[in-house]
Amino acid sequence: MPRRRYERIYDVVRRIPRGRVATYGMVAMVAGYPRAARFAGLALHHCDDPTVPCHRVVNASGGLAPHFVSQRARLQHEGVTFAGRNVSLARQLWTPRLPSERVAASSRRQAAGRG
DNA sequence: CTATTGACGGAGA
DNA sequence: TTCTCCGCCAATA
Repeated sequence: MPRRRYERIYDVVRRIPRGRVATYGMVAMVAGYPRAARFAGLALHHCDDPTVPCHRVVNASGGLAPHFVSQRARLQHEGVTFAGRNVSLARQLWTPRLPSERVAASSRRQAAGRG
């Protein structure tokens, strides 16, 4: 039975779709810990829950985790492309849908309607 | 209880 | 451009 310690982090990581990646800082921020990228790293380091796609989390430069041997293979298996050692972040960085974005989209719709 | 340790990231020198 | 400093917070000694 996996531990339930870094649940807020793991919840966010579980939302990253196949073929996309997210950064530690991003995951931490969405999980409610802005500026705590290290915390996300710590959580994934301690992650023993197979339902958490921890291979989809990379650092801000697209670099992979130092001891996570199968990470690259798993990402490539999902269609993630690389630029040298790093993930091509600009291409496949996950863009989470935040509650505020839904509001903004709704507003834009109304604005468009009003012309 | 305190100090230290990280799969990090941005700002300043 | 490369390097250093500090914030963040759970786990561990």
